[in-house]
Amino acid sequence: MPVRATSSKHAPRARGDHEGNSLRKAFFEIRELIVHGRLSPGSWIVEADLARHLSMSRTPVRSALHWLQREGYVIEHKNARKSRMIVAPLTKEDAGELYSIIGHVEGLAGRRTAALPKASRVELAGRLKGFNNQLREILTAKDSRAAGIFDLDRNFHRSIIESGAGPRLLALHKSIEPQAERYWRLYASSIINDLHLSVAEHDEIIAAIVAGDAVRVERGLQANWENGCNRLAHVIDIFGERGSW
Amino acid sequence: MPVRATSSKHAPRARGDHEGNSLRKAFFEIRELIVHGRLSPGSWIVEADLARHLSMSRTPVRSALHWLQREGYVIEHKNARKSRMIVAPLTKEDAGELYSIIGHVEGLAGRRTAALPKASRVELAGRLKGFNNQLREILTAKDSRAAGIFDLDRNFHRSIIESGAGPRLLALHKSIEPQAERYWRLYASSIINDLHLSVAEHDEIIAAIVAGDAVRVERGLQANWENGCNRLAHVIDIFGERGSW
DNA sequence: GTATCCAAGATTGTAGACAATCGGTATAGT
DNA sequence: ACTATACCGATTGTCTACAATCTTGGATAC
Repeated sequence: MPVRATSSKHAPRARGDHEGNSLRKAFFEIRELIVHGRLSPGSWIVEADLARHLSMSRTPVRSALHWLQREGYVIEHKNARKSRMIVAPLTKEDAGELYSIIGHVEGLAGRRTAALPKASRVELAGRLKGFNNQLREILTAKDSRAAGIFDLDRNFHRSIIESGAGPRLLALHKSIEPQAERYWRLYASSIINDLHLSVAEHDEIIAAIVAGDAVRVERGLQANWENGCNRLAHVIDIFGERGSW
Repeated sequence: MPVRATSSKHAPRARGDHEGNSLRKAFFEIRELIVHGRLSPGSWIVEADLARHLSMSRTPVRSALHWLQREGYVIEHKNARKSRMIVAPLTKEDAGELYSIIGHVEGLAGRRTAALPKASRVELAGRLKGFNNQLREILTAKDSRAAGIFDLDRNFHRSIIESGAGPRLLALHKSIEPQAERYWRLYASSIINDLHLSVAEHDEIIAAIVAGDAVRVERGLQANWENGCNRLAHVIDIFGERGSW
């Protein structure tokens, strides 16, 4: 048996097929699956299945799962020495902590945004108003294209963070925010009904940014998340937690 | 050449040798190397070398490096499709952002600590006083057992966080705090000279905890980090940044 | 002497192989 | 029938192999 066959068993890839980074792909795709609820909370993850689904080997999938674990999307069910991974369950308590953290992270970034030169702040406020008005439209039209809501709200917040945060804070935000989104998506009803409250809170945040009032921006962002958390908690009380039993 | 020798090439391990988790070991050991400056900022990381050093294969080392990258200990020097990892450099700007983040994270946890029942707060304050008094001793004795200082300060802060933070916030703190420690260690002189300031700030924090005044605890923690950051910035101005060129 | 190209070495990214372990099921003993 | 044990499939943890790519050094041409 030839030790080294030139035409190898190692899946020779077409020339342009080398998609730089399987790991990154695995990370984002799996995260997407979790955030959108296709992998349900509490359910049980098998590396090989995911690898097949993504048509790659277990190696990058495995690394991606470790990332997801460190960021809290996936938790370790320890059994003696081996660890099994399960999709992190959705609990009221976890939501509370998560929203509190993201509120403070955004608050910190928002404070810096408020310190930007006036021109930048006004320009930013313009974009924010755009997002918020679209939300308002959906609201008044009673048109529940819920899909767009998530994107609009995310863009609203992300615009603020990107304006003010440095690379570290931005990375932190990017790693936390999708987890909040996960709660929204899976308890979507909480958003739709109380959307007008959030829209009003956004108006206040925009005003604070235009005014360049750091404390007010921070408070506004924190309040937006805190209130969102309360609204969410109410829904969780009704529909129950998912994935923890 | 036998394709499958029973006594395998796969490094048969002695019975008790199965050290649960190479990955975890790699992560913490490499982090230790970075935090303690044995891998200098800006220097260039070779997976195989580390694997040899830790006597394991590249696979767990590689995963560990990815964790470290996501947490900011290591950064990616992108070249087309391949990425080379380098130890994250120490810059004044990064320090500013880092300290600001950790100040807010601790502030958030401290706020919850202030809401604990009085008995717990008093018990905690007792422990904190213990740490702080030891710091004071080192200070008055002019005995520069610098080694102990890091541990004492870390224990001081960690005790507060562990009392108040939930699992998520705690994990976040644990991932950020060593990076602040890294700056201390590598610019150690900044700590020694201004230690008395930090000790005084700690006293204020303890008092606020005993009083159960959430806002004051938060402010005290944030101030401690912010002042520490200023002290550090001064040292960086003198000695220069490391690893960025 | 300098610039350019090519070959060899070094390094990373992914795959697949193997061993250890877990969980459950079938089987034997009482 | 009930418990204890031995096997078996499933799954994870780690290793080595190999391909793609990058870097470096030198040989060659000008």
